[in-house]
Amino acid sequence: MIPISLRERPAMRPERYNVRESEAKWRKAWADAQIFKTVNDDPRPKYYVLEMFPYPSGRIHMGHVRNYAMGDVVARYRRARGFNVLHPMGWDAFGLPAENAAMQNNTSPAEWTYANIAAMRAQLQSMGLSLDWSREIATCDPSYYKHQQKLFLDFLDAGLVARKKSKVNWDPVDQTVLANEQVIDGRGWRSGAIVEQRELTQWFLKITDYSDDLLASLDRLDRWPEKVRLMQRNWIGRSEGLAVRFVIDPATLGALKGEPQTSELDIYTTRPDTLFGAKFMAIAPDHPLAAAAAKHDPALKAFIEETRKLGTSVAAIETAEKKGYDTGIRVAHPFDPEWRLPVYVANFVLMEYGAGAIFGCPAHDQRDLDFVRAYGLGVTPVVCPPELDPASFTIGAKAYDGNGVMINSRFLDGMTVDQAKEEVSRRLEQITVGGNPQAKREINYKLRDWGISRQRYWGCPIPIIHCETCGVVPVPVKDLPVKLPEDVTFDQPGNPLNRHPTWKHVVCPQCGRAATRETDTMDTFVDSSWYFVRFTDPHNFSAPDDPAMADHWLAVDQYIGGIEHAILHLLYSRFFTRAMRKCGYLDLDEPFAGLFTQGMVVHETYRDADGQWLAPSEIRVEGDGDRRRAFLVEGSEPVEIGPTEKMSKSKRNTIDPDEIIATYGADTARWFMLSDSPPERDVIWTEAGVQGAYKQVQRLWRLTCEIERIIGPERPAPPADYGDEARRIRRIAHAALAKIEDEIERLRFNVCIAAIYELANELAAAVGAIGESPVGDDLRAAFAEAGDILVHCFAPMMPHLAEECWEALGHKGFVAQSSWPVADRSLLVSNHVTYVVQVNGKKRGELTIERDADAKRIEGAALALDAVVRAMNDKPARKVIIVPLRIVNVVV
RNA sequence: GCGGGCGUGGCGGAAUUGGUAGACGCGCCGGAUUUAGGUUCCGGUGACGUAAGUCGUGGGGGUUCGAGUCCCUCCGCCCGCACCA
Repeated sequence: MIPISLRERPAMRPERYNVRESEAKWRKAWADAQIFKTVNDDPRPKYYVLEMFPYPSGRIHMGHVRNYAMGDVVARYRRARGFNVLHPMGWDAFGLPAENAAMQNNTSPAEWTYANIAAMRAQLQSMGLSLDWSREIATCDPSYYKHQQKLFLDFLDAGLVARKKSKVNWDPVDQTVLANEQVIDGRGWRSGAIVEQRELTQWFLKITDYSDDLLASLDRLDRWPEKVRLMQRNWIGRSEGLAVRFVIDPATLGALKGEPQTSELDIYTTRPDTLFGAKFMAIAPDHPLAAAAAKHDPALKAFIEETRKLGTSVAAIETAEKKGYDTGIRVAHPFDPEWRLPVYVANFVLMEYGAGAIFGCPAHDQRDLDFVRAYGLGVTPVVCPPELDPASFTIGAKAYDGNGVMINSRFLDGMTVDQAKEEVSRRLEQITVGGNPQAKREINYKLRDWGISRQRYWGCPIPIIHCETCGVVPVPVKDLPVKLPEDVTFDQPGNPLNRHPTWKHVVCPQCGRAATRETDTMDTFVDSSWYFVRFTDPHNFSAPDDPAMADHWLAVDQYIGGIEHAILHLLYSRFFTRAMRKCGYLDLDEPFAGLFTQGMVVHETYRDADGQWLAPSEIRVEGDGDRRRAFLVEGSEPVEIGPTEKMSKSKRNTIDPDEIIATYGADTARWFMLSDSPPERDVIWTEAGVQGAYKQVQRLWRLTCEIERIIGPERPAPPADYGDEARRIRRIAHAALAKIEDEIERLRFNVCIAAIYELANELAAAVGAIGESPVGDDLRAAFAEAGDILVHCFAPMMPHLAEECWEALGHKGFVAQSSWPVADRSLLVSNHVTYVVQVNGKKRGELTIERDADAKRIEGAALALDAVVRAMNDKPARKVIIVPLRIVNVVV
């Protein structure tokens, strides 16, 4: 698989480009010249390109290679286009794996983390990324989290922090609290343990203060993928509706034996117009009324238990039947005191949303319809679709949730849905029950406040002191950072900060009495919610940022990362930006002007006869297509070729970037990661793909050497006149340049690379055509220009090779520092154009004609073409359509 | 269940956004160079057909002078989700 011959015989091919030597040489040259160091007060327009910073797991993977290769193309391209580019790198360095490693290897999380950072930094540096390493930050460093603690205190002052008792998801293995979104299928996202519900006092950031703003601003993020915006929109989940108080018939409350003392059932609805179609009330299994009723009703208690077991997983919910339990409680219809509605506990009503209770209108909600079909509660349609006859309109298996005319609804009859919603809201607002209006218009959000407390050691300490006398006291700013103690042990579960002998014991800054520190640390999403700000002034000792610098560099012009952060990281960062603005740290609303989410790197999977996963290096493949078979590297034991999946350690289908770079070089790895698939889609790692990329490295090098041979030792001055061939070469080069430019700007790297291949193919053919014959100055000049253009075009993807070629073409200095050539688009316009000639929409021929030929001449020439005459078959042309510069269509 | 996306040669994918379908790469076939293999170079490669040509972008229908692209409908695959009242 690995081309051994390349390693063994370089000396026999002296013209071969020595990847390893050259790459190391240029990386050192860039570093020595510090050409990627960004200064803040550069007068050129700024461009901030950022890739999501990695967690320092210890080794980079191919996903990183792809992500950072993309960002580096953008950075190098923008630099060449005259921008002052900020392209920094850092480490998302807090988090659980460091504690697990500490437990297993008896090291400290800090030691483990910093060793990983050193290893990964070296790996990233071997990729030849144009990063400003002088701005490197690690979120676990006190010089970073000190400022995060300051931000927390500022947010506290600004009223953006809340301390609430709340039911939390407790992960019994990790012994920590998880956010709702960190609970997947009822299990912790890291530990996989079944999550329990516990009541704890937690710190929250009030992201819901910005619900509306975070939602509305999405419309302005026009350089974000629509998919991500939609996901955030759904996550925020705004709905306009009506909160309605239903009066409970006291006679039906007897079973509750006076507890709770309630006379009303509050519900929330977005469809008040359907109130006359109501057939039942449904409350969530964990609704207080349900709990109260269950106290005296073992069957109900059992039912609630059963629904709990259902869990929250999508699969379970999908297959679950709509089930309910009649509590015996009855409420009065708001518009008809005689009309009684039964109150059910239902498995499809969520306590967390709205009021945890609804009224069910089966005709116009599928869930409600399914429910009444099971319990025989009847269906009355109240909205009749337009153009259907109300008298005969009935509901079958499907609820109708569209617009229409109100029917069977007393005073609403004849209204539209919107009018009916308004009328019901207006009337109920005016009815008073027990001194309050019966209904209130309400806007609800699914978004909830962000709980940031984590019962962990390896995170940013929350700078708070608990005093028995003074209560919750912020740590004075002068005492920041609250540093993590280094002498901690991980020999037992739970938070080491909590059991540390001295760390948490302090005196209260207010009263001087003995007090204790907050031992919770912050969710690591806090760390990554402002690192892009810190990069603008990374070594500021006294403050999180310099507002002038932050405002100069932000927003990030191009942010690149995985789709898995579509909601949490990006939403939290958007919130943080608003919170920091409120506290005066910057003056902008959106942190990321352009967002790109790249696809994964995937690879085939292999298993042996026992079903054990095998690494790609342990197998060999023979044949192709349907005859493709895999065997163990040694021997003939067959291996099963499994589906192509995301590279993962567990399936052993990973490829180590280190090995690829050592064998083929960084340029090959980068090129391949960009060439084969559209960047937003998954790319399949194949050996053939890497080798193809490697071949291209060598081919571009040879081509450059050939071009250099034609140019000769002296570069000719541009001549006054170019001959036909020289003009042709210039046209090819400039056409390619224009296309490549467009494609890089649209981040369509695979198409861009295809255009580079095309240019190289054309130039190679032109070089071949010349052979050993003498070459005029005009042609030499054209080749010199084309060679420069070629090198510039692939320089963002294969920067090392580009430097070597740039030097071979006789240039001093770095191509990485030279300006992008200007595409002369006027060269692309020739005075002849080629029309495609169709007859009845079918291509029959081509017509090359003067650019300025008029319609009559084009029509005449087109109709005279042999193939056109033949296809017309003596029939007269009924119509001739001419699209200027493109196509002629003859209709017969 | 809801929402979103996708479907193009043997494979990955292009297609100026309604105007030459299959760019470019991989693979495959043939040739040259080479002691041989590999490398490198040249040519060919959607299907059917000797050819003129016919067919062809998941299936069916429609709009249009013209559809991979727009509309309707069906099928298949992928992703997201919180039954959101």
